Amino acid sequence: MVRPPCCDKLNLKRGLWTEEEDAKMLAYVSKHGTGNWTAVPKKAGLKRCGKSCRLRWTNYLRPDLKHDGFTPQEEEMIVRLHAAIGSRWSIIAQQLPGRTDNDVKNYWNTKLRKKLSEMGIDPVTHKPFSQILADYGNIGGFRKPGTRVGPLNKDLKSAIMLKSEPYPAARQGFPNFNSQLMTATISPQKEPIQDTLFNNNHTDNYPSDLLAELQAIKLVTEASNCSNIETIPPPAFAEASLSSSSVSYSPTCSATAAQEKASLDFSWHDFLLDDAFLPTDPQEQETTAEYSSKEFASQKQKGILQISDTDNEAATQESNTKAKAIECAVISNDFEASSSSDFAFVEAMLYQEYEMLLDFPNLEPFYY
DNA sequence: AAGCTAGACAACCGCGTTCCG
DNA sequence: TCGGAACGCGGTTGTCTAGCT
Repeated sequence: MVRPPCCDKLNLKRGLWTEEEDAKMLAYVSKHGTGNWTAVPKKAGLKRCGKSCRLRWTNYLRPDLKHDGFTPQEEEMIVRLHAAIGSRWSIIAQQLPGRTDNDVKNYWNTKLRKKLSEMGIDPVTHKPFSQILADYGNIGGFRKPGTRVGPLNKDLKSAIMLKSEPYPAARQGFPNFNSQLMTATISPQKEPIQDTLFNNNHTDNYPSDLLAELQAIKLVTEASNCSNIETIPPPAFAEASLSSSSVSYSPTCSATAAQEKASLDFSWHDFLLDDAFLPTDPQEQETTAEYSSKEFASQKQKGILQISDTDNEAATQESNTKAKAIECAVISNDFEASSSSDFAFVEAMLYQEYEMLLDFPNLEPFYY
């Protein structure tokens, strides 16, 4: 492992902090405050680098930090935000007073990720594993009969190893199973994430960059909802990737009666055995994409995508930049053809790997 | 009692961004 | 405008501890 040059040169201490060091840090910060961390260790009489001091302060010593366990509400918040924006831990932590990004990240990695896996949900995409498997098996219609299912992510694999039955935790009374978490993640959401986080009553509470993120999230999630009007997706899973171009949408769409009915009639058992997400009719998919991009452009012109907070020009600009990125993905021909060209590319990749694995049966597929 | 393992969490590392002279 | 220092972030590693064999 390569040590930072500063620590090597100055023979600075590393590793866990002692109580004495903590006391020195606290004494110094309470007297002088934070700022210029490179000067802090010297002034505080610590043989640490500034970076280490800053980390110790922000992650542990800060007086406003909570050191107790996460509440179910906090869990739910983390899951929802992770579904919406991915591993942007600092942004997620901002929504949880007294929690640091490190806290949230550690909690996710040690608890929540496992919990979701055990519930049959891929913690990366927040989709049921069965759907991912179905998607995988149906990409471009590619899969040779009788062949192995190729590379899967680690969480999916471990979940499959655990049990093929859907949501074993929920069905078998998993000891620490949290029903709220289940609701937040997999049930048909009565209150979609974009509504929960983005409505006017709440936006004041979010920093501008998060607002920008949320605006993009709103666009993407609405896109997901609207692109499946014929085959309603049971949960309104928020797409984690903002750069995803595999969605088509109309920003103004709202839940239809058909959607509501479908939600009520929804059965997880059926869903998990079903391949409901995949477009069945290529023409319909194309039409939807075309309509959506036009509709999007129209809405954009009307200024619907602008952030209402006129006091914050920077936020507006940033938001527009991000919204534009989404717009590009939606409007470009590449997007409209995503189902064919992207799949063709993926198909080619998968086939290459398939052939390679045939030639080298002992070779581990990537994704590990 | 000793060794092993997994879980929890603290700390580190590298890299991108921001700030400032 | 540029370059270096400082800062912030996300991923990864290290360490400690409890439970099990």
